[in-house]
Amino acid sequence: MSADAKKNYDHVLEVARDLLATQGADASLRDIARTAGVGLGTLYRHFPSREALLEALLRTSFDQLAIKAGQLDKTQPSDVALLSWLREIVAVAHKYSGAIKSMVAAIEDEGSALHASCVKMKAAGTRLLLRAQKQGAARPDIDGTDLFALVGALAWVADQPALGPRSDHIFNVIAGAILTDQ
Amino acid sequence: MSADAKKNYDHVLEVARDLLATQGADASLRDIARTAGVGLGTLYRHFPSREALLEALLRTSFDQLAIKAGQLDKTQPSDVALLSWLREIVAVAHKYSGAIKSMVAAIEDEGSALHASCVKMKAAGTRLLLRAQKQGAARPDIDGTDLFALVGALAWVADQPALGPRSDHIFNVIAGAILTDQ
DNA sequence: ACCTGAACACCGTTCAAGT
DNA sequence: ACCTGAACACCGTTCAAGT
Repeated sequence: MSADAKKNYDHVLEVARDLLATQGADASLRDIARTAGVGLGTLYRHFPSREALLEALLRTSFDQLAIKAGQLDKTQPSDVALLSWLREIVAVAHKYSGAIKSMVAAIEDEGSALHASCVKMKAAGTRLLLRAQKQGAARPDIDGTDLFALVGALAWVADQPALGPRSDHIFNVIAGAILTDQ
Repeated sequence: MSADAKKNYDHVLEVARDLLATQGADASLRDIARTAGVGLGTLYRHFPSREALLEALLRTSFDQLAIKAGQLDKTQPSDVALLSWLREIVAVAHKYSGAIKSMVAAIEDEGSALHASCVKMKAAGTRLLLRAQKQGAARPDIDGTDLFALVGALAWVADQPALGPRSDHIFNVIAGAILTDQ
């Protein structure tokens, strides 16, 4: 990629981050191209699908979250590690309102540009869940898919303006269902 | 409304029920009018907004559910009543995939055609929750809004094809968080 | 190589014109 | 009264034409 092309790529991504954060993950791609001052074709060549654009935006946060998962796993009690990680992935998903739907769909869609990233996220969560279960800190009858579904549920609640004020409390209720009283 | 107009109204509603159930609550209104064989203006006069159309579709189910709530309240132990009602409202919402978003938004939007229906639903759920809480069957630190948020979360999970297989299990996990062990 | 924007096939919504 | 469908302002997506 030439320096000029890279400049375009970066600028589109910057504008996209802004608009998707402000207007949600279904913001108009036309609008992004327009605001970035590039042709629609340029946006589409750099990001062949909305998922590809989302993936580029989420990659940084996902990578940090993967590292964080490793650190938490080593340094924190298993219940604390699991809850901290849950809180963070819900926040990342909520940053681009509506993105959680694509993330969940990507898990089973190998063709999605988000597939690899989301499978990795899910695996990181599953590891934290497994450790908590081994130590008796988390209920044994849920798996990584269930955990991801609960993340989806929490991110969806956070995305709804009418539920926003209660979403912290809902998080605690569901967190309480994942952890076992010890 | 003339007999001819009523025929149009009913036919549009019938077609809409079919298409929204098949394609989700965001199915094309143009498509509905086209399939029903009426002009777009006719659809819009009978149903001035997508919410109005959804309301007409949901009203029957909502009314039945309100009656059911009353019956359950009188005949069933409070925990059974609450869970049965939860299961049914989640199923009703899931029938028109994506409708739960409008339902949740309508609670705070007095201008929405769905407002009155959804406030009524929420009130019915709150009554069942309150009885369960009085009898110590439900955790005391949640309110009607939290219950509605959890209904939203469950309906959203059920709406996601990738999570569908687990959604019964997720229901049980969250139900377990609402009820107290006795 | 890279970029642009017209073109196509769709939307939701409104409203003049018809019966 | 009631209905129709053109018109408007938007989409997402593709691709010929330009540099």
